[in-house]
Amino acid sequence: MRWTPQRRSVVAALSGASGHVTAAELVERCRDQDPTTTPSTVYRTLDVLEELGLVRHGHGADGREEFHVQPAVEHGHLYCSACGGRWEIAEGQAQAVVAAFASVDGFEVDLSHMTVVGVCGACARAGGR
Amino acid sequence: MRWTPQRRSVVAALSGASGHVTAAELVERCRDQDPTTTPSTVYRTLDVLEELGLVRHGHGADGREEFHVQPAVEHGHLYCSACGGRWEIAEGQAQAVVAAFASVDGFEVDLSHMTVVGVCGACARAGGR
DNA sequence: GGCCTTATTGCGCATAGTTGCAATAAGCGC
DNA sequence: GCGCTTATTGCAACTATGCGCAATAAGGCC
Ligand SMILES: [Mn+2]
Ligand SMILES: [Mn+2]
Ligand SMILES: [Zn+2]
Ligand SMILES: [Zn+2]
Repeated sequence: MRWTPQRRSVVAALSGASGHVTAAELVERCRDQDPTTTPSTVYRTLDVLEELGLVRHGHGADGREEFHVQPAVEHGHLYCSACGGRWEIAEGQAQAVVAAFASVDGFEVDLSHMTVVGVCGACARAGGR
Repeated sequence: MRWTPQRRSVVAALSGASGHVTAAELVERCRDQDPTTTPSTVYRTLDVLEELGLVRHGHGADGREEFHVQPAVEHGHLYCSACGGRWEIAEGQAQAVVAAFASVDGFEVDLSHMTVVGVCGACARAGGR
């Protein structure tokens, strides 16, 4: 495994990003530093970083991959299709969900890769429907 | 709303497809019938069909959209990242999950849009790890 | 410091999906 | 059946992402 300048660049861009970033955004961030950045290299670097466990990815409400540096607690994401809001899935719910799937056939849910879309409480009450 | 030959084509391709199909697959199926099929038209048609409630889409383990003709029971999908297996989420788990989210802030989960990835019981037991 | 192996890069090309816009044609009224 | 309005289509250009392959350069060895 080689520590190349382009990998350094991606790691820097990642740590400089709070929360979640899509690969395309990362390409941009890297380009801000080094305009010669190549997309394929960034995509491939993200793959290795994930194999190394340094980052994890989930999917936005639209299915697009979103990366985030490995956080303290593994967590999934919740998206409101009405207001566009997004939240991390709380420990409590996460446990309930994991348990629900584990109970049936021993299915082990990959929490950090879990994306749940729906309508948040606020929108549900407001929008009626 | 106009009933055009290209929309008829997409609907035909959809009904001829059992289970789930990705938009790209649908484009292929349409082309088998009518080689002049244009991708953008298929994609746009899928959008209107979904607005009409004739189809719904979820996302595969990789985030790609997958369509299926509106089934009797709304359901999400479960994917095993180890063996590639896929299942519909059973009523029981679905209820547990919906309840888990509803309980906290009244979040209303869109079940048919729910994708859960992880390791199935069989793979978990087999692969250890 | 130079050499050598081979992991990585950059590139060109490919696929999936989106969007603006001008040309086309449903379907309604007569 | 004939126009007319305007929903749809086809196309071209574009974004996001992936892949094969030859050229390049990390980093271990002496
Ligand atoms: Mn979706
Ligand atoms: Mn994924
Ligand atoms: Zn909301
Ligand atoms: Zn499995």
